[in-house]
Amino acid sequence: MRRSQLFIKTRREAPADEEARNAQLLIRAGYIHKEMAGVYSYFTLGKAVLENVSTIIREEMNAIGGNEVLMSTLQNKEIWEITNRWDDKQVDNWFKSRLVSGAEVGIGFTHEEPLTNGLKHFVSSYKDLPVYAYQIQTKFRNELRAKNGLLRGREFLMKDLYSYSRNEQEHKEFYEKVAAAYLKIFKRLGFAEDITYRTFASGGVFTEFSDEFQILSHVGEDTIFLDKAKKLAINKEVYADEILVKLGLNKADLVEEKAVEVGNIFSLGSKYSDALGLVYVDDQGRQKSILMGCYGIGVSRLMGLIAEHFADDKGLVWPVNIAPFKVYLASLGNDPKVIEGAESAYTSLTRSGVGVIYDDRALATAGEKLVDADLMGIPGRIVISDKTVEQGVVELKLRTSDEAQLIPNNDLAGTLEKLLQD
RNA sequence: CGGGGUGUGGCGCAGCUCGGUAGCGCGCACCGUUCGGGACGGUGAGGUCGGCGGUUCAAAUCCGCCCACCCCGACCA
Repeated sequence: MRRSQLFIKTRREAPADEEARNAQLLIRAGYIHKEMAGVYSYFTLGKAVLENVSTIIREEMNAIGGNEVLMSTLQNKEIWEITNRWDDKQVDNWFKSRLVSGAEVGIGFTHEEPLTNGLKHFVSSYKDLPVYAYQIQTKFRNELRAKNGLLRGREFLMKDLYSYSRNEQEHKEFYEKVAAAYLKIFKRLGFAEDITYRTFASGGVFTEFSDEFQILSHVGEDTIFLDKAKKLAINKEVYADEILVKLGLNKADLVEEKAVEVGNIFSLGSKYSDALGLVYVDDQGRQKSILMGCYGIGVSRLMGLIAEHFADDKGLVWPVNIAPFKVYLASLGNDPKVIEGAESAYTSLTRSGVGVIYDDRALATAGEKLVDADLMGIPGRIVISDKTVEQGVVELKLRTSDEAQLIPNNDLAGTLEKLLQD
């Protein structure tokens, strides 16, 4: 994409109404726009990052048998009354509205009820199970207080997966598959394995514990106690001596850390399926309950955490596979030979399928272009100038390095890909 | 929801204590000089000071109510 066609403009200063570093940087670099507290829009670059994060999640969900769906945002009150989750006394973070007729509708904060209800049309026999369905969709939760930029909003992008299994064993197997897939996802998103912890947390009504996936970070809202050797952690909310004994954790081995909850998996038993009448008939003709699980990942929260986690004093630093573009191509000066060189590099990179943003702004100074490349956090930076044109090379610098190198013009894409690999 | 803070052109701020008809930087437009780390000079456009009400000859400035935003706490199946 040409920078001249990108409508956003970067800013020198952080907005006064954001304290969170992730929001400050994402706004300064033009990725997101704040609409109101806890509500953000995603402009071109931000949208691309969300897509890239989503793609990784989608690939791993598909790999374990997930069906991607897209559930409605507007919710029919009737099915939520059946499970007793419509009442504001039961669920206090609903956004609700009304049809012109006066009928109440909800704005979805999760989707167990509608999905379970919808599956009644397709599931009746043991042959129809198990079912794994997930979506990447905007959720709405009327939080008492939004904070921390993208880390806690009232509207946010979430991946939610729901499993429907025939028995406990089948459920447990899938549950563990999801747990493994989650660890894979966080690793692919660039988080080191030693800062990601599967964490015991309160389980709610159905099981004693649920599993949270926590990534260590000073901006975390959660406090966890972790056992580095065992790669396990326990959330402060359930931390107690008898629980430690039960989990086989030794108090002396635990370290207290702040962490961000990026995923959470729950066993739901048959509460919702039974209530909504989603059951199956086994091979003996007996009617059986279906066991459910739900598995969430905060997609936009992850984007915020990645921004926060990798940023340096010059701005954002995206891991290669989630950056909106692989390389920032900047032409310095308006010498026709430089323009020609930059245009040809742009064409050849684009043809090779390398995502490139080409800063072709004739009126921008060299400094502005270089500063923007850093602020936007694009992994690679290619500079075309008088000097490079003379030598028949281009200058390449990685965002994470201080040193530039000159590389030959031919096979630009190949060299670049190789360098970005490491 | 309790406590604290803030609200002045697109953005960041000063002015408010001691009322007297709005200022700086960035950005934007035009001209010229520049062009490897957010260039420089000149000219110019753009706000009626979060909203409503009150006090006063006069309100960004004083008083009241409301709204929004930020931080801490509570909360976050």
